[in-house]
Amino acid sequence: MKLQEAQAEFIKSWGVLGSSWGINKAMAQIHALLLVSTEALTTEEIMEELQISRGNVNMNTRALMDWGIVEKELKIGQRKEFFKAEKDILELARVVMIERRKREIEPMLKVLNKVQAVSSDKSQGTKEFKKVTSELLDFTNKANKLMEKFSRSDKNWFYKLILRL
Amino acid sequence: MKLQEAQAEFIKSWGVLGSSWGINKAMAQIHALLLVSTEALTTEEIMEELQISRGNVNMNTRALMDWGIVEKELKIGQRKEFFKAEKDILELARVVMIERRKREIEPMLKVLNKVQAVSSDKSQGTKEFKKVTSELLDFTNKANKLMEKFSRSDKNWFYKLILRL
DNA sequence: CAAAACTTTCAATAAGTTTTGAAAGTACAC
DNA sequence: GTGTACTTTCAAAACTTATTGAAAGTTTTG
Repeated sequence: MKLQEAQAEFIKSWGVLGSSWGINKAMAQIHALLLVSTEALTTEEIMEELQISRGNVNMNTRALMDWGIVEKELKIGQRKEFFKAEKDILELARVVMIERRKREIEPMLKVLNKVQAVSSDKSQGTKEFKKVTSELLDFTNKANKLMEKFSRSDKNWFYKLILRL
Repeated sequence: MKLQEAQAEFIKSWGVLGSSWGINKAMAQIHALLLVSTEALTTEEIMEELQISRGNVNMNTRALMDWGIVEKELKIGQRKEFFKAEKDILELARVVMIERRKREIEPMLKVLNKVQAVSSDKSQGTKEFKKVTSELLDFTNKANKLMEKFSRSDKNWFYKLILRL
């Protein structure tokens, strides 16, 4: 397999995968492209490579920068902005985990905490509701702590954890 | 907060949350409704409660059954089918993890393994590509093992792990 | 300062996804 | 077998989300 093919395959698949976990195709593909390219790329180059519009590149490079996994780079003597991706995979994983925690866990905790305030009568329905939602809250809190720990710990914590299991 | 309100809040929010992690609103809301209801419910009751069509209920109860978190229940003397949700939260988490692993991790491993077959020339591009994709593969393999372990272990493994950290 | 080189915005459009509801299918009761 | 009580399917419609591209904005250069 040639490098060109392998890169194309990787970028294309990253786009599909991205969609399956809530990241749009363009955003995922831009990220994949930057991840495997040696040099930082301009908007023009990304447009050309992925065959997408200027506006699309602009919106999604911004989103990637908001996530903190892509940066702008300026080259002296050139007005164009160049984009490059964070290439340390553990750092990338850390950021993705932080974002997913923000999107998935935090709103869940908010809701579960809120509905704990249901008034305590003796009905079967109330008992059941409290039981289910508080177990869910308990579990979610634990998952949250685990993710927090991962995203705060040093680079090798995760690998050491895996070894221990 | 009254039980009715709390349930409505929970169901509504579950729908929103679901969408943010790739489960459609109806599927998430049906699940939430079954999760907090004492009795198994019929298609009619779900339609009524969530104000959605028969077809929608049918498609999504089926999807939930495919995931293994909702079951059909037949009551003797009644032809209607009743639906009820798995209420053990750890069991639920286990199933969700299995599904996410299937949807998110497995296709990623497939792609990463495939592109490892890039031909080894000495170019900077090839070196870079191999480095990034093999690190990604390594990390993904480890995450995969962790999830597998979680979904195979006994009910308390996760809680014990959290305690140890 | 004005023109050039670029980036950003946003309304319109396209693409993708979910939902509906009527029609077709199935199984039970008599 | 026929009627009835249900479940399932699926094409069309509604809704949601992503993408385009032209116009507006910004910064640099001479």
